[in-house]
Amino acid sequence: MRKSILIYGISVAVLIGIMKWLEYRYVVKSLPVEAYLGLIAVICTGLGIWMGLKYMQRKELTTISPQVVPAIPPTISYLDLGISEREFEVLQLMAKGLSNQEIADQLYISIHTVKTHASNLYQKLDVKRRTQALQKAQELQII
Amino acid sequence: MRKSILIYGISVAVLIGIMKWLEYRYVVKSLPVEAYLGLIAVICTGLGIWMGLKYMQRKELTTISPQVVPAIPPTISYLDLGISEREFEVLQLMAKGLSNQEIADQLYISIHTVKTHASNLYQKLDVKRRTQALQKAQELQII
DNA sequence: TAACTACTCATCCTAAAGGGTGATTTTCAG
DNA sequence: CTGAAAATCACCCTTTAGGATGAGTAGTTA
Repeated sequence: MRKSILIYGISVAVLIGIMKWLEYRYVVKSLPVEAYLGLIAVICTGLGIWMGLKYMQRKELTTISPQVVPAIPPTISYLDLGISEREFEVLQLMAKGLSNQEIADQLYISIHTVKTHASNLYQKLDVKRRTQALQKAQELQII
Repeated sequence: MRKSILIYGISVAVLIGIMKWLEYRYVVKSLPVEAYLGLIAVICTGLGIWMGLKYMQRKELTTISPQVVPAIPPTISYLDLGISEREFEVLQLMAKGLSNQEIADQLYISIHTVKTHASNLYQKLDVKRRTQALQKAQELQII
């Protein structure tokens, strides 16, 4: 969170710098002020979209809560294997046949993170490949 | 999607209106230009956040739930899909999590042949990846 | 506050998978 | 016997997956 504030502050600072520079340009070249306002608008809109997705979107995730487990079958949970929630999400998307990039897009994280989750997943499932992980997960009835 | 574009267009229009109004205020009252730019920045940032949350929400998964599947299992054969015997063998070994090389060793053929079978398999299953093929094969209950 | 866990992102490198094309041999039905 | 389908193998190229490693952030708990 501290970093978020820092980044936002820096962004604003940069923005002010740009504004000052634009003001100078305005005085010198007398371009229409709408151009600068429009530029600011575009930049801030993009920044807002980025911030919104980055720091607010996570709260609205419909996370698959571990409490909602099947009632009757007392099969083991993914938690019993030390698999975290996020890793389990990745596993579920893997089972749908998605590539790492597609999983990344789906979860709004980078492909690097997906790979990290996948690697941890393979270790915890004691497998070496994606298809093995899926086979084992089905065998363990955790998906 | 059309609605998104429409709303975005309206937003931009409103924004331009605000800008014009601000320009007028600027001329009349001669307040520092930074104030208006800052206001634009704030407004656009908020708009961006709203847009980001509203229209770039996490994509909903097109879950192929087993409940939707007909109650009476269709139980089609792999032959109905034009999948040959050898291709089906490869598919079964894929489902076990074997790599192409391991499948080749298992069937006493070269890895090139396995890849060929795999490619034909993907075409006949109308998929693009190994994991997709496995998902679809399970969905069709042919493995 | 310190420790711990989960999550995130990154780079470098290797291995595996996949697309496209072409070719030869086997098998089998017409 | 002949043509079609199946099976086999190969090469080139691009994309994807995976391993190893390092690092930063957020939240929780001792």
